[in-house]
Amino acid sequence: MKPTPVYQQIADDLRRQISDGTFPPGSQMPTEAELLEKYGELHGVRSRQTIRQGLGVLVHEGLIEARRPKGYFVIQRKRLVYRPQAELRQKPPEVDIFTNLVQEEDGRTPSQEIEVSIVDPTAAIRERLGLAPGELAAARRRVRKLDDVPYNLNDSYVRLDLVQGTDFMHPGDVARGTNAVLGELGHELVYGFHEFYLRMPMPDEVQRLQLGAGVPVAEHLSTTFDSEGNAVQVTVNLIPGDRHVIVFETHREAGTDAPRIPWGNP
Amino acid sequence: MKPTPVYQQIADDLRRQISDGTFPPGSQMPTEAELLEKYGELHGVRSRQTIRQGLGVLVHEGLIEARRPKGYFVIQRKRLVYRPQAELRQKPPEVDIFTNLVQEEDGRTPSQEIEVSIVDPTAAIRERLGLAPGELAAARRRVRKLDDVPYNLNDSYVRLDLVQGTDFMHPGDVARGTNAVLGELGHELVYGFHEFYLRMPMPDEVQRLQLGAGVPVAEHLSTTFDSEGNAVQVTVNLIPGDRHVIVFETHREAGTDAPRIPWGNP
DNA sequence: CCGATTGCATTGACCAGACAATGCGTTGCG
DNA sequence: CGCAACGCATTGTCTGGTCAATGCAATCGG
Repeated sequence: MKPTPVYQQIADDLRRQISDGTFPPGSQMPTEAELLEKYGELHGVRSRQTIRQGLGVLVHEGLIEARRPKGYFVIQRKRLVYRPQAELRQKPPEVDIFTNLVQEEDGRTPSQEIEVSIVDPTAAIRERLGLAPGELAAARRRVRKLDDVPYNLNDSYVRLDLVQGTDFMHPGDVARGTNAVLGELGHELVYGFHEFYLRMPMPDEVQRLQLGAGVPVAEHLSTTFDSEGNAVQVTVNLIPGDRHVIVFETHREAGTDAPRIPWGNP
Repeated sequence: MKPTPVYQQIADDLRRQISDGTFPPGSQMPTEAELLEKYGELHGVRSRQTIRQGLGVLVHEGLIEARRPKGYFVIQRKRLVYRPQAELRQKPPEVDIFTNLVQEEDGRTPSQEIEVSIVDPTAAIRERLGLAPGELAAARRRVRKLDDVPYNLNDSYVRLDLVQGTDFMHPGDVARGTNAVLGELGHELVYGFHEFYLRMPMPDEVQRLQLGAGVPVAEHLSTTFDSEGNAVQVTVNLIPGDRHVIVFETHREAGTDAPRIPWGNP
């Protein structure tokens, strides 16, 4: 039987105290010096590095954060509802997947920055759009924010010749929605295929989304098809795990209305 | 402008070399000693701890792992398809959400360990099942494995008096499926509500699922309702992010058949 | 030949410091 | 008063070690 390292014991001890309410969300943890004194008596710890290693475990688990020079604090953040099924619903056009979820929050002002460009798509995009190597795509990149903190990234790709010169390329809000624009072009979106890949963020994503340590992301690839079965649009959403709960519903028969969540988080 | 710490520069440098193919998936990284020599010349690093700190960043990102005493290796693991929509499909009963996804893999043998018990459910379960505090539930806990490595956890909860004495409580495979059992009891499942919470795993989950460092999990809460709108069953799935891609589809009209994925990972 | 032992390279854990960076509160000056 | 300068508690980075644990390979004994 191998003994668990001291720094793990410290992490486990502190984690337990967080989950049992000794350190409620938002409260301050003891400082490194205080912990050194405490665990020095309990486990004979003598180096601050060992305490830091233990705290580091919890930081990487996304449970606490260091606010220099105040100390360590227990994290809690409210999650917004991310509802991928809203995209294909025949609802008022202004209710897109983002404004839809923001509606459920009061007192917070949503905003988005839109940037349109022509790109040589990555292999993943190309595969899903059925493009040949070298064929170009129109990219519509959005950063969606709430009270100026970024909530997710949303990059849509469409075959270039399909939308060249249309409102899709307009760098700003399109009142009737870009999906309506695609509909006017004869490509009404009727089927969506969704993939979620879970992973830790890359450093540039950490910066763009202002992510804390230990926050995983979901890369949501949404491929939408027209009635003839052609892949029309691929959307890459990057969803910070600590700010969202992903929700959808399944029916045995045809669907009816959008559900609400009457429950809190687990 | 603040200078980036040396250990971050090392992590960034190694990360770039991983993503540009200098260190392909599965290959071995230079050892700590080699890196110390290299970055000693480049950045004047003199302590092994600093090298370890840099490597630690990549370990926590789930990009590399340490295999003592061989060295550090670049990670890649194949992802299975996790298809929450399969649960309510009227298909051959043996095709449940897990055997369904395993079908798509050849040469791997699935197995599951089932354990049935009577529990006082947590607040989250209670809320979703609409139980009063103190009311008990039947729990059917499964660990699903592939070639003896755990692939996910699956715990189903049903109000106890609903299934007391039925096949639901049978600790082993139920050939026709437990959902069929619930159907025979007059509670055919017609509507499912799905929530996904992304986070880093707790240490006990790390052990049960044999997770490496830097692997996030999705907690998938599936609440299923009968035709009268009663919540019948809550299932808590714990899905390791590195072993799955979560997939589902949306239709503008009523659905038809299950889709396949012709694409690789991004 | 074969199995047990030993050696060795590598990572894991920990120590005992040093100095830098940060942001908040206080102090003191005009 | 208003504001700049300073002090101070706290975390961040890095040094330069020591000893332990691990698993593989080479060696040795029968």
